[in-house]
Amino acid sequence: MNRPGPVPATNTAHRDTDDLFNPVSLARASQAIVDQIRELIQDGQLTAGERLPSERDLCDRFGVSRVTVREALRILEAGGLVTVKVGARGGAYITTPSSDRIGRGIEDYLTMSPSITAVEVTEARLVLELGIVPIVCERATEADIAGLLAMCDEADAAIAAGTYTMEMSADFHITVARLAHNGAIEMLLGPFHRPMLTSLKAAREAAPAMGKVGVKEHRRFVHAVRDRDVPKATEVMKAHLERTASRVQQRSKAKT
Amino acid sequence: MNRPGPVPATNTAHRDTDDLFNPVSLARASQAIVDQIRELIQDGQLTAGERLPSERDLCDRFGVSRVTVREALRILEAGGLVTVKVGARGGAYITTPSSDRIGRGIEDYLTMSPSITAVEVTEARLVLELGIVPIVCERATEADIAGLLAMCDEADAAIAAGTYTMEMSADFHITVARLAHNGAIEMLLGPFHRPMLTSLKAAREAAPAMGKVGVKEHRRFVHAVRDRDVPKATEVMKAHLERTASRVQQRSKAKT
DNA sequence: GGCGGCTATTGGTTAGACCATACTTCCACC
DNA sequence: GGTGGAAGTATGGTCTAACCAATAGCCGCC
Repeated sequence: MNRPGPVPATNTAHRDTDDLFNPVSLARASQAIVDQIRELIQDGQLTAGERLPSERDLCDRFGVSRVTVREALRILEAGGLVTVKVGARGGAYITTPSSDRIGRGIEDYLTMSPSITAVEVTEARLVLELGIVPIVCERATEADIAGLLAMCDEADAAIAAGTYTMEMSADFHITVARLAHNGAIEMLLGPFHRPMLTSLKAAREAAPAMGKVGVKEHRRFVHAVRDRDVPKATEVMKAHLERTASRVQQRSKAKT
Repeated sequence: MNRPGPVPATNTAHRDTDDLFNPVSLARASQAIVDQIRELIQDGQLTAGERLPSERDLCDRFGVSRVTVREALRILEAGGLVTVKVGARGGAYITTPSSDRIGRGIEDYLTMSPSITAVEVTEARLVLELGIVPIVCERATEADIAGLLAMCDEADAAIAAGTYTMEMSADFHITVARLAHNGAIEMLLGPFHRPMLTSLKAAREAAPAMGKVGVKEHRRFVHAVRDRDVPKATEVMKAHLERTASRVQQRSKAKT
């Protein structure tokens, strides 16, 4: 396990005239380490589950102090490329970036970027959720469909009991997305739901009957999927989502 | 500017029997700082462009050492929430997460996650790029369309000169995505192109005529957009993308 | 044979120091 | 009087050396 070499261009050398015009030494040392390890992962020389040398080891190999190594590890950790465990046999373990962590980044962007409006977010969600309908109709297994119907039953029961929440609706949509059996799509769609939730919870107070209609639409959607009826499923989902979208637009208008 | 308070639960107190059963003190101090600052940003108490206190100041306010503060800043920086500048008037400035940085995360996930196959990536891209066609047809301005046509002209010229590259094709698709005038969609679609490029460059060597056909299809797509003909535009784009998709599938089959 | 404590490994944090960088101010020279 | 450069200063980047905290594994005792 002696892959990483000493970090090259960062030693901020005071080199005077000899060895002329060589290293501009721009980056941070920690960033250079991040780049190096990231590349090793991308090249497959470090694979998921593998353990990096201990921090003190890495210091020697890279020729930097522990502080610098630790900053590099924090960056890699923030990017979801490694996870760090303490204690004996602890250390930095290569992990495949989890969709959760990436989702957090996307979510931050959707929520915090002032150039992104709620309407845009809703629109993007619509593109994704409608786009997967044909795929879901094709790939959903009988068990998948049974699962969705079970969720509808639960939702009905919850409505009867007055305990229906927006989270249950979000769960339904997330589950549908999973039925595309496509990790990339699942990852992209996940982050949309939390911002959507916060934006919709208030709306539900204004229209408490909405949950009931929503669940009815959910069930009709599942039936269309069961029948592998792509146009019908698309139509139902579109109406369902656009009802939501119009609500968001109303709210963002009301705020203005 | 005295918003941040001392970081609470992390001082690993050795409290014996008094103050019983209180603080389990789980997290890392740096993570607690990150959470605190992130929350301030989300609440709008810190807004883009604003400058955090200097590292030494933050040490005092949070009651931790500089190393810890710096690790927190690295994490925030990795998440695109702040950027750090050196020199006088330097420091950590709040930034709105850039789509570039988020895109990098998504790209990492698409590239490195072994559970995501090239076929899935292609499929997700197809969903997005087809989904935006109606929006593009609706929103593209005359100037937008003229710009696309200019790109086609350039591409034709490049093909004649033998200098056409896959990057030019990717540029076309990115530009189309921008015409949806929806930042969320643009952010989601961007990261797909680099993995796609690497996957396609080899393919182009196997079929050098592909560029020519591709540009011809691009132009037909632009014409359909100009005519606001959604079905036609969708059909052209679908054929164009599926030709690409089949190529990726061939390649991933060939590898197996 | 099982259980509890000891020990070694490893990350987490601290303190203080020094260097590199970039903005500011001011002075000297033209 | 204006302009260019030099000194000053604030701030991030890095290093060193040390100690604390958590954990896995071993060893000895019962």
